[in-house]
Amino acid sequence: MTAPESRAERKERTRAALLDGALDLLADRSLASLSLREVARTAGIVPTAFYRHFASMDELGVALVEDGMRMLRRMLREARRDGAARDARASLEILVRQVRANEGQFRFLSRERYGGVAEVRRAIASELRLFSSELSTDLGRIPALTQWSGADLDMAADLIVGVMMTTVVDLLETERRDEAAVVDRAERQLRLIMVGMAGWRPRPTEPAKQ
Amino acid sequence: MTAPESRAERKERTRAALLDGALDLLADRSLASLSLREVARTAGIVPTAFYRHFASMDELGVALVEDGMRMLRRMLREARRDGAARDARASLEILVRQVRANEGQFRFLSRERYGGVAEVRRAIASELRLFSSELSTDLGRIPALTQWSGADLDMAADLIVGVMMTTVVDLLETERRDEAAVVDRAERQLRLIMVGMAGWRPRPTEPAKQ
DNA sequence: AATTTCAGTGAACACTTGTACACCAATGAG
DNA sequence: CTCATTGGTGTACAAGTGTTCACTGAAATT
Repeated sequence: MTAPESRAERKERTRAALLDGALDLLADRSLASLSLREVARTAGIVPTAFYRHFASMDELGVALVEDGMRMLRRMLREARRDGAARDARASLEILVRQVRANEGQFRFLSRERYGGVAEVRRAIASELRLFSSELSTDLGRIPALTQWSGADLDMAADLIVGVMMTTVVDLLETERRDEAAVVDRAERQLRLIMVGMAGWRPRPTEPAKQ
Repeated sequence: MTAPESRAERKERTRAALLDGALDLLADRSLASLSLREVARTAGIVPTAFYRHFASMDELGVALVEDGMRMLRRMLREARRDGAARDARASLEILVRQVRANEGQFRFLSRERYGGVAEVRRAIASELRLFSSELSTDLGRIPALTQWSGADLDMAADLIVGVMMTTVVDLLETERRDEAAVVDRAERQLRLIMVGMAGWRPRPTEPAKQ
């Protein structure tokens, strides 16, 4: 029944148990309020054994961010493969599915994005910036937007990422039953932005800056 | 020199000292990681005296939210008085001034908006919803938008509030010297939204929903 | 002038916390 | 087979935590 695990496999298992346990505890609390002993307890090991895996709780936090970001990148790759970047509804559907499948991770990421440990915050911010700039170049490839300046593309990409992020947060505090309304609102917001982009005059020559 | 304070005045003073001290400590940490004793120490009172003012740290947190929201409402009143709701640049200038004058409070609010204590989160969320709905009715009064449905108005208001919030966060982690770029981007985002609103066809009769 | 009210004190409590240290036992390399 | 490696254990300690309780002294009330 129990497969004979190698030592490395065992270690990886309890490392995963630490991360999973931490994520569970983080469902309704912040990383800063989480104690090493608590995490060790949920993983079923003694406090001092924690150090065999992480030098501190902060380090565990960074590992959690990396896991979460791996997941996000997977999602982005899927969205691109489906060429869904242009279709708001399709992109949102991918987002919703991903959020529902990884509530803990999304909750952790949106919770720690602003509050808490500096290093964790930095890691999340830089990854989101990457997202935004990738979306920006994607936008630049759309025929109607080839005239746009880089700054304008970035600006629009930021706006879109912002809508996605608030949608994630809204989804997390909305029951599955009522999620249609949230998605609907997000879709309309994205469409509004697209309408705005269609009517945007690129590089409006600074009308009499005082 | 020292005015003879009444007992109530004294009490109010140390209450303020507790709130101020807490806000200082919260400059780079989250509410959840703040201890009662620590706050009492910075306010210059003994731990047990804390209970004369708040039943718990959570209660102090809620008081901090109330203070912050008072400040935000003042700002909103000012913005309305100046009739700046329509002019993106003017609204942003008011926002920037307010953020610079109350960095601690804005930092606290944006940090605790998602992370940490449930009751604090709720208080912030409900206040922001209020903001959004007020802006929604303001938008409804604009001649060009009288045809819009309530849902569409809400959606647009949410979008605008979202831009304002991310601008606040960006400002907080940007030095005064570089804040022009942040404001510029925000202004363009708001203008993009307005262009989108101008071209929006209200209640688009569900184009062949598959 | 006598008495009540109450913000602030200080000692004590039962915990929890992070980390150091010596130790075990089984895996895996020689 | 032998022995170093290493994930996990148990004990220990100093420091910090929230909360209790009986108290003080001055301001406010009577």
